[in-house]
Amino acid sequence: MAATLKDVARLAGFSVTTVSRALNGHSDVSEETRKKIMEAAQALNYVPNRVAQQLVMGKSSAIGLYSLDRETFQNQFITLMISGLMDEATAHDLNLMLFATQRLQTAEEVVMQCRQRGLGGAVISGLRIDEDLIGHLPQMDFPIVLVDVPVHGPRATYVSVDNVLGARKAVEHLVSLGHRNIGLINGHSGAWVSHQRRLGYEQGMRDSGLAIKESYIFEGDFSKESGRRGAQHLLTVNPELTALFVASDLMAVGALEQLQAMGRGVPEDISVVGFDDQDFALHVSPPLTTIRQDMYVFGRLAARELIGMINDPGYTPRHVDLPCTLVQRGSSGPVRSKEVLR
Amino acid sequence: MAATLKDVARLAGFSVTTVSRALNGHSDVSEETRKKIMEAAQALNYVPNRVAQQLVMGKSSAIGLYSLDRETFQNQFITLMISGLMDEATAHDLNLMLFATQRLQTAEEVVMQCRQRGLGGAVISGLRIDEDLIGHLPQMDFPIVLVDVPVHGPRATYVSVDNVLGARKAVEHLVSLGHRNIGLINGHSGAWVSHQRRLGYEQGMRDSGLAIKESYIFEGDFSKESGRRGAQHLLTVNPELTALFVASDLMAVGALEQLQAMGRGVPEDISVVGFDDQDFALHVSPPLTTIRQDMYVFGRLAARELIGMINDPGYTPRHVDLPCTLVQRGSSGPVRSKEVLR
DNA sequence: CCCCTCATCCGAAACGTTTCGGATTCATTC
DNA sequence: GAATGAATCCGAAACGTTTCGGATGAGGGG
Repeated sequence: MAATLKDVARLAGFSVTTVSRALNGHSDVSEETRKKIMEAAQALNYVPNRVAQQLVMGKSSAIGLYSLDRETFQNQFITLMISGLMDEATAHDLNLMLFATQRLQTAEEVVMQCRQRGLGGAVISGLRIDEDLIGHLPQMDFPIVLVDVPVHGPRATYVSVDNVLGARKAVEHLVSLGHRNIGLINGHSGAWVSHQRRLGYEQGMRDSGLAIKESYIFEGDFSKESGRRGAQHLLTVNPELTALFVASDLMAVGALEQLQAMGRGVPEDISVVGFDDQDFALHVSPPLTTIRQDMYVFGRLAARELIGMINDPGYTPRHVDLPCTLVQRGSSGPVRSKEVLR
Repeated sequence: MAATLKDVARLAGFSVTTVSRALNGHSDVSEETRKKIMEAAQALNYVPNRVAQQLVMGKSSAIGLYSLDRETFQNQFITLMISGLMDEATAHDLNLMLFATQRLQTAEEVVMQCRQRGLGGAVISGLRIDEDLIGHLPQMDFPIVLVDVPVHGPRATYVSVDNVLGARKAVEHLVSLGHRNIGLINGHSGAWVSHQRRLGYEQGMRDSGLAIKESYIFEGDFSKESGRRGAQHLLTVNPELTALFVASDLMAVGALEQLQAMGRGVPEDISVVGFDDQDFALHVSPPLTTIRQDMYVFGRLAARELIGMINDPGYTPRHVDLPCTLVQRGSSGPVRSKEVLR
């Protein structure tokens, strides 16, 4: 069906070799024949078969993304990241191939699956820090970029926002509004970001001269329901709380609903700050003050590091913590005056 | 790096041909040598190179998905569909390759891009009905499945939910709650689903013996802001309205906010029904009554039809309208008694 | 007139598979 | 004992590219 190099060669009256060299811009072909060959290729609607190219050149023509079956609540997270990955990959003439992180495979299996398909490298998202796959990845000599899980190696790196800074910003924001008694609803400990966000919370509290009480901290699991439980628990045990930093928007929405069900007004009685800036953060009432991470540039950066490793065997991948910003909306406000005066 | 057939052949002491046939389960190889060959393959950690396989067999090893840059508000829509596509593709030993529907290309370009990469077919989502690409697609002799745009051909079909039915269900639900004056905030006319949903709205009204007034219908563009404008406009012009059917959840949230800003209680003063059941529908207040489409099975069905065409040249693709269901939540309620009595 | 250089072209091998057609062996059948 | 047939195996071609190493011919310098 599709025209091949041989067809172009026949039509143009040259050898396959010359046609290939002409089309690839090599120097040892005269301008005149190059023109003829170009025309023939045009006429036949020729496009090189990437499969054949890949086989002979050994150069990969795509990168892989492992994602999309756990943490399904992070829909928007993934979508935007994919957009970033795709834009960056396309700019380097690479395609994007998707895989489900189903039952977690071993590092060897992942790498083999990629190699088999001619992929140059892969981005892996949605891993828990306790999966032993992670330890084996760096020494696989295959370009890998992890999402939100720290890893270091000559052919491996990771991308993440500066979660510590983000959490600190959240606390500082609340402190600047006069809050002193600030609780934390965290994600589960299987996620690396949970540790970071807790660290940031603690730093923020300490830097503001506030004590860190263990009873102010609740460990949820990123689900809306756990946010609800967290709010219920924290406010029952510590009625003096006037603000909550919640380590994900979804949990924050749960907390919001629970607080309102408990008759606590947000933000009059209690302020809430989330994390992520998922789209629904804007749609709940009150709209959620949150720490925004730009998943699009996140994706682009992941792809950039990956492609760096693929194209240059000597490339040493860097890790940069992406900035994240506070988006102030309706769920946070000044502490009630009586509280301040007290 | 990776072991090849030749390596296995050398280790096992047989020819490349025999090794290939042994590994592929052909009959003309004795059980004894098959076992030896298996062992050798195991020892070398051999996996067939799919690129080479693809080149020689001409069989595709992946399908394409065009999506993801327009209508970015449909995040969850796409994520779930991708999950469905991927599960179905994986079950048929196919991979999924992603493409951005950037500047809209011609049908020829799309097909060439796929052929060049050895894809067996493609799913295309996010097209407007007025793109002329659509008319050319059916005669391309390349398996294509469109999303939410009707198309028919020996190698082309489309998937969609039964939007007419969905809209009718929404109206019937509102009627069953006693509503008589029901407005419609529709999506833009570039989307096929908008026409269908309007059709369903009209059917539902007529079947309930209600008149269809042009002034009850507002054409938005699926954005939250347009939902807001729609609510503002419709209620200013028609103060007697007690219910709105809104053709997307995002617009419905806009409408919700606008209604509340106008001092109209939802659902006490006015009921709202959305469409899609995106995740945030559950998080807004009141939680949105909406028409749910199951995007996961949507994706699976799309893949199934596509793969049917790919694997069997004689396969005639079918179109089935997927069912959609009403999910009743807090944004719809019985019409106020004074209204009923009046 | 010969040798060298340069510009232009091409044959053939290679990438890692699958498969067609044939070759070999050995038992079976007439 | 030769022909038939089944059971095993293998060589070589093919898929569509790229590229190495050479081939050809023209022009220039000695």
